[in-house]
Amino acid sequence: MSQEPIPFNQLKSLLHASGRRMTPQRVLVFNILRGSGNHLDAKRIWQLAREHDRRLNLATIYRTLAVLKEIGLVDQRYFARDHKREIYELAQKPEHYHFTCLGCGQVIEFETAHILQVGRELVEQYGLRLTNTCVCFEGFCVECTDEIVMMEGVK
Amino acid sequence: MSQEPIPFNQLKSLLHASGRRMTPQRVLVFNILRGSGNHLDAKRIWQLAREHDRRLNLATIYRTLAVLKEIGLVDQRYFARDHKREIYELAQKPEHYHFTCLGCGQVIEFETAHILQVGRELVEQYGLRLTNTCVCFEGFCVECTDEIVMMEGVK
DNA sequence: GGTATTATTGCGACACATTTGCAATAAGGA
DNA sequence: TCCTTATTGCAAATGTGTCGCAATAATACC
Ligand SMILES: [Mn+2]
Ligand SMILES: [Mn+2]
Ligand SMILES: [Zn+2]
Ligand SMILES: [Zn+2]
Repeated sequence: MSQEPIPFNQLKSLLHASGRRMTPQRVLVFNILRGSGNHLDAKRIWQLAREHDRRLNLATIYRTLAVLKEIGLVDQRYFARDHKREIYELAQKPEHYHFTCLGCGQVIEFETAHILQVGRELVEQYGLRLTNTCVCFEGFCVECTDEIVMMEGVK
Repeated sequence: MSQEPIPFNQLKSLLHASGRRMTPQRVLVFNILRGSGNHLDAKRIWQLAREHDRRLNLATIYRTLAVLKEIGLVDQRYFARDHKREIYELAQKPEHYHFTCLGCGQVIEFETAHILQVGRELVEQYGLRLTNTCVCFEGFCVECTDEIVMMEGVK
């Protein structure tokens, strides 16, 4: 009778199906990703998680994220700003890409068919098998561009 | 009488034009990038450079690469394999993108107009100003795919 | 060419995200 | 409930890139 799949059970079955165990830590991290909407790094997830479990260790966050990624519930990405930090988000949305504003830090998500098209061409022309694609843009959003223009004018 | 521009003088003038000095270290790093063809990380450049100057420090490599990037002679990229390592290459080729094989490690360069098209759409639709784009693909090349298929067959 | 100015270097220490070894803990199947 | 072993917490380790600073050396100027 339930209209939508219950992600909690989905988590459980995916874990068990891969010989893993369902732990409070994993449920917690998964729920944080589900609730918080968007784009968190490991440390931020850790901060949020510690509000529920003071004891939870950052290493566990990393290991949990790796598991959630492996069973396909979570996507790990790199954003433009600094490519040295891993960003995580729930793997539920349709294929999309990201732009990061260097001024205000906001991330804009967008869809486009062009990237998939590039992949298709790679497969055709080189016979490659793609397993992962990283695409990200950075620059300045409208507001931040305006702000910069204004400050230039003041000078 | 010389048919092609001499990059050495180009380096010198670009450095001086930006109030910088031409040092043996900078020439060395630039020449390594020119000679070695392709896609080196800082440590690799350092190893190659130390064959000419035992004393050269890794920090100098990083600082030099930052300078060469700033004056537009070198591009810094991130490749798929591990996205935390900065990769450098001469900024002479036409706009191109990269695929990394997870099997043999080879990097395949390719051109496509689709990425620029995505940028154009972003500018139009959101009024964004782009300053940087990171695009990279990973997967398996034909040879490595075949090899994997064979090993599967053996099992 | 000699000299003064100051950009650049070498070096060690630092920063920071992520990983790893290991003993203690706790899922979950029997 | 008990047993096996996956998982955790903790501390230490990695790995890449950065920084401060005193010593060095490239350049502008004479
Ligand atoms: Mn997203
Ligand atoms: Mn290239
Ligand atoms: Zn902005
Ligand atoms: Zn290959």
